[in-house]
Amino acid sequence: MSREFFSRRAVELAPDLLGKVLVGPDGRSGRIVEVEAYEGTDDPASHGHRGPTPRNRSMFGPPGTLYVYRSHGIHWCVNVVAGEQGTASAVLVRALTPLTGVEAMYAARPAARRDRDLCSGPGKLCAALGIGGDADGQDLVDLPRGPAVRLLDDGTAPPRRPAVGSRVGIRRAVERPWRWWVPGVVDVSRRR
DNA sequence: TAAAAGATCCCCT
DNA sequence: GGGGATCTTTTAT
Repeated sequence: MSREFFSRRAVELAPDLLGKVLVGPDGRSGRIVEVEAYEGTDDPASHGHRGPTPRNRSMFGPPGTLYVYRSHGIHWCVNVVAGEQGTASAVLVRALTPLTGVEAMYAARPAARRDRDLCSGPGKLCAALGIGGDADGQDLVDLPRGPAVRLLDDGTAPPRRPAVGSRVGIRRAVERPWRWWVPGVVDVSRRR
């Protein structure tokens, strides 16, 4: 993936990430089927809207950087940084359909009973792929040596008309329709 | 130094 | 459909 691919607003990058393949450091992978955009300092729901802190500094890095944060003290969530450096815009990856390493995913997620439970949430998919805090700040364009998170384009096009709705689990700027997903794949019945 | 909230998940009824 | 687990980060005092 080129730097240019990530160098645009999060609301433009986000729907284009649908269909891409996210690969964890141990090779387990899944296809992205749900994303949310966070527009940095202009977005009161974004971690970056008040400016840089030790936790969110990766959001302010160059496009194509990973921003991995801990949620509720227990889960990891992964974002792909968009925009220009310093804008703190990013796309949260919310759900995948498992592709490879499914057996290892079950080992990493004992609570999952079916394949669709493995990666059907931002915390779940990080556990399933083995993405944690050590991936925070990693570049997806110039990959580091050794184990790394990767983002692949296997030729699958994003849906022509993805489903659109409001973001999940936020208190502010709830009305912005900045969540996109592949219709019919993700269970959105329990989401506002 | 303290307090509260949080881009969640899972189990229970 | 509801609530508890669990703890880091941030912000206020």
